[in-house]
Amino acid sequence: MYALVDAVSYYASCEKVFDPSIRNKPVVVLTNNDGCICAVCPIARRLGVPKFKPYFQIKHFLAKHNVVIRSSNYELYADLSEKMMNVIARYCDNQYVYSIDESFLQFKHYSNIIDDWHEYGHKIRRAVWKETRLPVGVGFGSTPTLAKAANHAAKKLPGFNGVAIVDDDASRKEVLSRMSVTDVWGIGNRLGKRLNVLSINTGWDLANQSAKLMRTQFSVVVERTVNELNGIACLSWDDIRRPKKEIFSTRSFGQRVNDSYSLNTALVSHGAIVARKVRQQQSLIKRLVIFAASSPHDDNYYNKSIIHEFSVATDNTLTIATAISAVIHDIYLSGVNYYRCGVGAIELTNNQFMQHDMFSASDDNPELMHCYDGINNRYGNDSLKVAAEGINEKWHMRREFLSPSFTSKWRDIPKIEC
DNA sequence: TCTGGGGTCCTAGGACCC
DNA sequence: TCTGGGGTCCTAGGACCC
Repeated sequence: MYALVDAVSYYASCEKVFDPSIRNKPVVVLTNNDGCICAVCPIARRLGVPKFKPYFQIKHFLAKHNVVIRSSNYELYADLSEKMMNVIARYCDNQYVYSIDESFLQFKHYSNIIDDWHEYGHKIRRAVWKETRLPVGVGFGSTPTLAKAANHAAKKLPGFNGVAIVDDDASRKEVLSRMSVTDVWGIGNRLGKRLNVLSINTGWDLANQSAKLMRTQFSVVVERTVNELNGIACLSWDDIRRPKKEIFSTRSFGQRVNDSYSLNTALVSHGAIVARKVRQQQSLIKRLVIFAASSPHDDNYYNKSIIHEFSVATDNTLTIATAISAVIHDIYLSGVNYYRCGVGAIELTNNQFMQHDMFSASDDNPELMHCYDGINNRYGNDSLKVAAEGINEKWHMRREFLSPSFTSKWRDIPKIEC
């Protein structure tokens, strides 16, 4: 049995944790640079606020309905995520944190211990709410895709109240026939439209297709989804937890950048983020892509990328920073108003099997990076930086509606007045 | 006045080589 | 004179997710 536990409009719910005065109000959270709407709380959803629309296009509508607007406060969301995941982990010995607000649980040999999955799901919900004030939905299913579907039902379909179980034919039919096919994990808008043409409109319609036929008409991914919807597991626990094949850090600037120094500081900062994530999943970077671009909405769209190959795969932030700084003059073109830039590790290797270079000494220093990560984990990721990342760079993102740093700054810690 | 997210994976097609 | 295969690497773009 699998379970998927995830939060209801996570970012918006996080904003409500330390500010009870907005709990009963419509709340939306904006993406980086306050560009688009990326989280809509249930109250705002009922007003008809769409997800992923550019903020400036919907500004007036939000003002008219007194919607509370917040910029993304990632430090807060990351801290609350850790708390939430720790609570959930107590309920299963096999947890995989899939994203900032989702975790899969695999229950092996639990059938003797748990006789009422429904009650168990509510136990998890109550504990998370009590300890973090975050609302979560819990979906149980015999395959990961069914657990996802059950989670959808738990949160979105009337009558489920936060917990759903899909483990037999009756519950499969009940849940899948009430789900649009695009609510199935792995079926997006494009595939949805093509499936609709074939009169496949609900999850149940899709489950009743021939998997083989779906493969020839669409892809191996759709074939797998059909099987999963029928209780035939295709995604193993190892598939879900597989290390990433690529790791990127990219961002648009708070204000346009047109000098090479600023561009370099931004790129080195992205390099540091990528390196940190790579160390977390115990990989090493063999090849790195470094890119910078103007906006695709500009008249003369400019986009330049360079691939750097390390002779010895590395996870060392200093080595990566040096490599980036060495190519900045091939990336930078005077006169371009840069809109975004980024760095991506596009070829990764396992750090257990490091291939050394016979002809050059390795400058990797695992102890240094271990110490560096230790300090940043303890005091926040900005505590220790490479000098080339710069200090207080003007390109940092716009966050006009930022909530206080309730969990990471002494001055912002909530006060209780008696 | 201007404003348009970020991450991951996959594939088609072009360039190049033998 | 004309036509032919298969591999690798790279890039751009599509698709999906949140």
